[in-house]
Amino acid sequence: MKNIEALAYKELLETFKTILKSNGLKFTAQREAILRTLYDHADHFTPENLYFLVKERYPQLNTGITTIYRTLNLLEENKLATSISFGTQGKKFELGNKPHHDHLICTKCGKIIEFEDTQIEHLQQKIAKKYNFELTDHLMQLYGICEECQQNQTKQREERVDI
Amino acid sequence: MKNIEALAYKELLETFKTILKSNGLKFTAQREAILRTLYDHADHFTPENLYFLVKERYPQLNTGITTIYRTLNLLEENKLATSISFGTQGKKFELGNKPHHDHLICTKCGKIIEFEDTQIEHLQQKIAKKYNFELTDHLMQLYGICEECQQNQTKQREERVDI
DNA sequence: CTGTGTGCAAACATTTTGCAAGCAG
DNA sequence: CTGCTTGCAAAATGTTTGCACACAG
Repeated sequence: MKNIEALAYKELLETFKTILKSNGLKFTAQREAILRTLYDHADHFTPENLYFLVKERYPQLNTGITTIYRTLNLLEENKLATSISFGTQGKKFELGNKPHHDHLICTKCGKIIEFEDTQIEHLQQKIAKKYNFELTDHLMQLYGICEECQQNQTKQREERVDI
Repeated sequence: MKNIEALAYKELLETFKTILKSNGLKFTAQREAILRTLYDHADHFTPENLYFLVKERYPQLNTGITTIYRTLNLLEENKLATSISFGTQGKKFELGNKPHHDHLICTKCGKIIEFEDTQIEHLQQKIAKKYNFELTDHLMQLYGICEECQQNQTKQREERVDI
């Protein structure tokens, strides 16, 4: 989905302010610090990750982890962020201003290759529509054995005469 | 169900016993009760759901929730079950004896809809080929907000005007 | 000024672990 | 008999809530 450009911070900030205003909420230094940190790192964060990053970057704000959680939930409710769950290990959040990307994962060596496929994205939208889902995110991971490991496997098989 | 028949219980049970034996583990009444209950309901369960169902059906076993967790993890490790995470709301498990399918997941209420799309499966093969991956498995989960929750959100927003 | 936002500590919900007693093999 | 398995209670983990003070609008 490369058609959509990543939103500039300024736009993002304006969107956020608008959302706050229209919900009777206030724009605070902590909320901006969190948004800014999310934006600059453009990554998947656990609330704890983000907590430490914000603490490091804006120590004078002394932002509590409670505020991190509250702000992340606020952002998610308003579709400025999305999250993916990992069971007991919690959630990871990311800003919702980026195109989707997926992963090919080698189960032997752990190598990860990112890819993008607009056809699949399109089909996903179609499926969501069919079930009247408002799609916010997706997780697609293809597991397999990478080229390199396939070759190593062959070697090992030759060496492993006795099994 | 559809095209591919679900595995018969007997086969499933044999597979389970084999796994137990080959890991030096024991076949117990509780473990069978859990497997059987999962099989008969063919649904997505939280550990708690399953706990009550097993309790209801096999009250004399007095199965603890600890055993439910331990058995579910055992099943998952051995690919007889799969799970989907929901952050604070925990995980949902399903038996892995059904034909391949993917999931649409509502991030508000946790509802899960199963779907199947051969076109996407085909495209995944194509991507794997492009990167010379030998594909063994994949995970595709579409996250979004289901029809019902979209309506509730709208309601809540309307109600929140006067608060 | 009003009422929202904040940090702290305590509460919560889910899952895991330590332990003594119970059973499968 | 041996040692895996169980249920219970307690711990661990990740997240939310109650409260009094702080601060945005």
